[in-house]
Amino acid sequence: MTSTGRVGRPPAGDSAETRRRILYAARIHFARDGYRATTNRRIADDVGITPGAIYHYVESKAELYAAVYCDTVDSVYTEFELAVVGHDDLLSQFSAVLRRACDLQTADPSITGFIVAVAQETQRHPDLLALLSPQRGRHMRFFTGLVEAAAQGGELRPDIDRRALADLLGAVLTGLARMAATAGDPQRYTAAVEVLDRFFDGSLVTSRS
Amino acid sequence: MTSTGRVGRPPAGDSAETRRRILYAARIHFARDGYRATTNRRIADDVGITPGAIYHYVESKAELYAAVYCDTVDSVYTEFELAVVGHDDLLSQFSAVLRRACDLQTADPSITGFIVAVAQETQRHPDLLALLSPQRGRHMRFFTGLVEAAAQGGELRPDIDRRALADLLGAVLTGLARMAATAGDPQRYTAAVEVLDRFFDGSLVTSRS
Amino acid sequence: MTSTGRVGRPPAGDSAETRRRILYAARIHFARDGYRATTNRRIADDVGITPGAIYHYVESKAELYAAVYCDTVDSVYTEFELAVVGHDDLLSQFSAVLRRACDLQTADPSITGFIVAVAQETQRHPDLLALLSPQRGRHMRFFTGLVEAAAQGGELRPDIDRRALADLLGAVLTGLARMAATAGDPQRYTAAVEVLDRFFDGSLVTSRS
Amino acid sequence: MTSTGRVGRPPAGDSAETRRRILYAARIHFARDGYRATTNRRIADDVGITPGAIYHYVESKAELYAAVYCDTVDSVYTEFELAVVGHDDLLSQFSAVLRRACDLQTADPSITGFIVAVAQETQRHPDLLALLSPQRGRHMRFFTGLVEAAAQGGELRPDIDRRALADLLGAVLTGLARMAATAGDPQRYTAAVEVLDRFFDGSLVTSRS
DNA sequence: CATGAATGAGACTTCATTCAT
DNA sequence: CATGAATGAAGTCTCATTCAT
Repeated sequence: MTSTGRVGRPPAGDSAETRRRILYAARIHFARDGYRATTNRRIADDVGITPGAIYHYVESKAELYAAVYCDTVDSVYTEFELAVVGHDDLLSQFSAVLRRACDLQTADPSITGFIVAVAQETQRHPDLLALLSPQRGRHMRFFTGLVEAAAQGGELRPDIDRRALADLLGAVLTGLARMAATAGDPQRYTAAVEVLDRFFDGSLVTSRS
Repeated sequence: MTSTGRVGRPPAGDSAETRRRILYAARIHFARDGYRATTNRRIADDVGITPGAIYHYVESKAELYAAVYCDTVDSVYTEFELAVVGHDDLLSQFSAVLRRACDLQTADPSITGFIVAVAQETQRHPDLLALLSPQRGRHMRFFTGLVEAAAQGGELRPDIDRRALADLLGAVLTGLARMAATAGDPQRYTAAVEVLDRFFDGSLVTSRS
Repeated sequence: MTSTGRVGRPPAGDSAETRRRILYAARIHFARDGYRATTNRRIADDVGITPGAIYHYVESKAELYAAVYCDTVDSVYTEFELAVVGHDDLLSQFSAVLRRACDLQTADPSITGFIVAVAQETQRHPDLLALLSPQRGRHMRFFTGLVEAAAQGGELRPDIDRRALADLLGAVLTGLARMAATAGDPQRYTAAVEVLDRFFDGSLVTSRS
Repeated sequence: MTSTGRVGRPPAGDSAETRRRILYAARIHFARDGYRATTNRRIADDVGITPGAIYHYVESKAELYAAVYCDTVDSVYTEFELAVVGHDDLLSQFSAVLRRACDLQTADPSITGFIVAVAQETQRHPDLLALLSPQRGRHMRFFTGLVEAAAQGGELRPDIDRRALADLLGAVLTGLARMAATAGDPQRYTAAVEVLDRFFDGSLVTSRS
């Protein structure tokens, strides 16, 4: 179910497992140290192999990054899409997404850590861009999708700049995730999301005339 | 090679001016490419000097980063402090800050780009931490200050987690700035802030029963 | 450039052999040019590799020095300890040591050249000190040992400053080795030792009234 | 009296003094850190000028070394020549030289420290050799002179290798000075010389049959 | 499938030296 | 006479990548 989508029998049952461990270790380091500062050696050390062996599984460091990206983006936005099911207004959908992001953050901080860094890394290392094409834009597509649905459901005033709203939602999610990552404490993400929820339901400020 | 290759003092080297240009070029590269991927050579090329000449102005690359940091943090938060003057509820203060951040972003994207990356860079390169101490925490202090003032003004429900609220505000600002930086289009920052304002004044959604 | 420029593992790289050749080349350069003036490039050129390859065998230039030190000190003082066996008065022991040092000097001038420079190098580059600890002091221990044995054998007047005597013996050995090294002619070491022997047995001066 | 031998009125009384201070600071650093590790900046700092200013007094670092060399060698061997006056056998002359070296060592360790390093430095940096020619060989000439005189006075057995004897005497002096320099304690030089004197007068060992 | 020796490009940094001022 | 900005060469070290084994 969670397979990477490759078909056929894996050579010895070990090869696919090694590949998975490489991607996992890579994500942790990419998320924490960034693309440039992550060395093949450290990834290899985590996996228990030598740096050269990585090249049996990917063709280059950039491709490794791309492979991690595909895996991670796919699972994250799939989670998000599941999270919004059953919520029918935009705010509660967004709130559900934030909450799901909390869970992911708690389960494995490298997931959100990696995702929120992607945009910056691709800007910093343009050679990564080409390799990320298959999944690129999924972030924006997801939030644009939410906003479009809300607009078509008559939820939004018609003069609202819909791309700007999607940008805003994405930025809030990203900002919170980064805050939690740099604070090194997932709890603060959760706490901030709770405050945001109270803002949504009007119980944050004492009165607004 | 790009110059005449002559050695010795150039005709009219204005030291303070050169230092300023180094810090400026450095901020642009640090903001766009990150600490690690920014090379002394590229900064020097921008300024029109050789990499070694940078060491007349700072003692190391890390100290260069620190110098840029001090300059930039100081000017940004001074701007923010000026921006909130005359606004007396938290939301309008926050809105004013976002708007001032828009201006900064438009005037020179490297300012906000640098600031929002600081937290991550210090995590990735812990040796930077020691050099940043003088100004460290100014970000949190600023937002904590706003929230505390609102709390003491009776604006907030007393059971609100104040640190979480400060985190939230900071995260929204950071998230928007990063979005704009990676989009490469300051307009999107402005547009998103406008949407947020409409959310604050209730004119975003058609109705909330 | 000197080679084919190909990359990858060479046909028959014998790791232990390469390490040995690195240490050997390093000793020659350290002995002749000193720690500072010895460059990784020159060592690598001698071995037929590139400077970076040295870092497969040692972690830094300082550690390379330390590795050479351990190897060399160990073999030299082991030789000296063997040389004194069977001689039972201090002078003849010392003479035997000098003669053994002649042999070493003739066989490979870099051995004694390196050893006599160690004390100065560690003074000039204090960061080397920490790395040399395992073997440090072996020089003094050796001569102190000889002197103590002579003292306990009743060979020395009791009012003799034993540390000063050990210093003297060490200084004579060192001075001779250095003289030979800078003269570039091991023969002169041998000749000087012969003169010293004649001094010991009284056949140097015609008479002393 | 102690002038550097330049004739004519010094420009302002200050220039010659500055030059002297440069040479003095240079000797200290050359003696302690070696030629390579001594930087113009450190010398300049000691003198209270900037590195560039050194080039008003010497044409290059190598020439600075040469200038220090001339000054120092001249004064040292002049001292030695004065020291032997009045002693008429080789051993007591040598002993007098050693004692005078003690005094110099105590008065200013950089004097002997510099001298004993010269031979090695010239080997390590052959470009220095050409600049040292005027005074080169004065070391050997001094000891050769002593030995020749002793030989002609009938003091030595005729079959003694006179160059080897001169080498030996020089090596002992050099070895002792270096020992003291690396020990960082001039006292040990003095103590070792005293032991050597006792060896000369036969009061070191209890008996020699 | 994996190792590990090796390369080559490039990073930060140091420093003797030059020269307009 | 002195400063100090700047150069350019060189040094140590890192790292993605290759390839014989």
